[in-house]
Amino acid sequence: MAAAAYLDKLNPEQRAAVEHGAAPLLVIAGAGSGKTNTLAHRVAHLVAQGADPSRILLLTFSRRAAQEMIRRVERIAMQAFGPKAPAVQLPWSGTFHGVGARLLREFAEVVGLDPQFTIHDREDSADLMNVVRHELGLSKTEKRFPAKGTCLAIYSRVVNAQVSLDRALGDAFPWCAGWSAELASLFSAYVEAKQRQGVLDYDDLLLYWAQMAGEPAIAEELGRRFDHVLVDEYQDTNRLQSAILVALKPDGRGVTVVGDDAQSIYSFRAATVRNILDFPKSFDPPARIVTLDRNYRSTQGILSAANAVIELSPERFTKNLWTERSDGARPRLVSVRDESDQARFVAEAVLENREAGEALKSQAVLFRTSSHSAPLELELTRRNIPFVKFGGLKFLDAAHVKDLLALLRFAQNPRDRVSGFRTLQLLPGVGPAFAAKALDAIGGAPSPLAALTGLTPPPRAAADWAALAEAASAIAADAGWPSGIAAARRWYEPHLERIHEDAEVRRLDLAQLERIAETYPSRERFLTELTLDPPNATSDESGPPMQDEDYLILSTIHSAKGQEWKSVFVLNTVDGCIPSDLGTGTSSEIEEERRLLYVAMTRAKDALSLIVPQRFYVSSQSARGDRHVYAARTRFIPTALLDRFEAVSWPPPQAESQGARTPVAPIDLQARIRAMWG
DNA sequence: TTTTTCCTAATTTTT
DNA sequence: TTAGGAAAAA
Repeated sequence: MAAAAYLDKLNPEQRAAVEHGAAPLLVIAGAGSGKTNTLAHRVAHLVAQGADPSRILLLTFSRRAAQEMIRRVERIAMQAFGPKAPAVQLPWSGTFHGVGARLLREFAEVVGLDPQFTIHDREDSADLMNVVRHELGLSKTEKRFPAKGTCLAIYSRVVNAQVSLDRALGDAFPWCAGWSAELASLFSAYVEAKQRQGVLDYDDLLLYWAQMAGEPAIAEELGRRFDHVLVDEYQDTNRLQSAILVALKPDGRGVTVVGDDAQSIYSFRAATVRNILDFPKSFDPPARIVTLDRNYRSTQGILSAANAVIELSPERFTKNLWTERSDGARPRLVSVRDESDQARFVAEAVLENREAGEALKSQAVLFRTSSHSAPLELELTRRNIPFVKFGGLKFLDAAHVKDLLALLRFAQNPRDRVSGFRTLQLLPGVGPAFAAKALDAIGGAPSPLAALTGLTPPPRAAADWAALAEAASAIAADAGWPSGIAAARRWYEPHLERIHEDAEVRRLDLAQLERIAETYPSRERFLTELTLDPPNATSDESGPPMQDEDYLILSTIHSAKGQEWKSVFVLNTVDGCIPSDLGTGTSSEIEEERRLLYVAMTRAKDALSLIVPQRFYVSSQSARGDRHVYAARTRFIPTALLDRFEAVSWPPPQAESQGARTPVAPIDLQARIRAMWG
């Protein structure tokens, strides 16, 4: 049929995946095998065949991936329907968490939730966990009770992996196993606190959704609402997410999942590779499997090195990738002296590439841990090379941004104690004790914000108190959306100057936040989506690069998932970083680290450099300390694999001899300077 | 009693 | 860069 010309560029396997009917389908898509493209074609193809785009549920791993998918679907649809056809809208595309939040707001009344519920990010949840922990007296136990973050991680694992507390402790937190009983009561109190305050955390968005979908009456309606459900990155979903999928479509009709078990790197989020492996046989007849193993991204040199790395994994399921791009050099294994040489090497190599016509944007530097890029960031800033960093410290983690958002959230939901607590303590003279008392007092009032005005604050806070109550009420009244954030900013301004030395820089962040806020239709949407999809650019010294400017990409390997660049540099390819010291307990953790390196390597199209610093400074020491350790090349590239790489030393030896100083007798400059005054 | 200040220790990966 | 505890100050 000539009408399907837009499918001509696909290879037979891709085409099979695209044209597959409504029976359940599993696409095993190796790195760079055109996975996104295939999924986008499938969506466009479904629409071309008459599917209603508003009845397609497209679940992606990140919002960024969702946008990319929408863009591609539009482009393909344009090819298929001609430029005059109306653009295809996919209103139900997003992350599991984002879609969950939307459905829960819609069904809030039915399932007994306050539709104004606020969503706590990880930090907020940890704070609330901490409050409960204190209340139960667990902060003063004889032996040290797990810290708030650990408690939350344990709780999260129980929920997401759908296992008992003891099982979760045994699997992932053996050192906390002795606290089982206390943790159980802590979690029960934590759940009560959330419900009292009208607050949901990340896990609740999935948990309530799953529970809701388990109710036959609602399940029926939810299932009927979507003709097709497509899930991307299925290897990184957890048990709770697969339970949701099954609840939506018990017979698997219209379900497509896509993933690659060799790229599963989120088990710390309770993702399990079993989801993708067990998918086919959870239906009768079993789901069809289509495997995409032709790689369109990388050169053969890069690919055979990456294949060799993953091949050493004792547990593998997918086939080796192959490519027709036979050209291209082997990836480089670059030895440098230490981390600062590593930074210099990357900066110079990046500039060299740019001289050769490769835009900064098509180059990326990847690393295991956010902090690994610190020396490089310094070097780039020094050389005025613009960059954007993904992963790690978020814009929203900055204290001043959190302050402003706390007020907005408090205004939206005065029962949200974490936000209220933070907001009230911004006033000089108000500390934890009075803040708690005030929140208790207004909590029971029919109109909590009005009750705020009636309270008698501590004398020092009297003047500021009225202003706060007024600002909160004004924001709650919500006279047209962006006005709320402006009011919040006006209120916060004097506090910003008082609290922070560097108020000027922070003010810019807040202005930026306001600009971001203006792009959302309402306060509630702004707060929800900001929590679920935080902007990752911080406006640090280098300034936020403009959209059309060129900048280098810095990213954690986790955040690099699904992306590709012409040149890729991987920092700290040494034992202790990849695999991380912290994650080398069990063999399954090691295997995940191996996959992580594999993911990093397969991001590269034309050139790949793995950098191996020989020497590492020990991080916890005084600024001028010289304690260091000698690092070994990562265990994932044993000697037997070295022939897949080109070994390089930097700086090159001959350059060093040219630049070497002629030896001179030491000169005592300090004595000379002293002599100037003597 | 409550708040503020100062010191020290510790920092994976993300929705 | 901040989280948390202890001591000082209000």
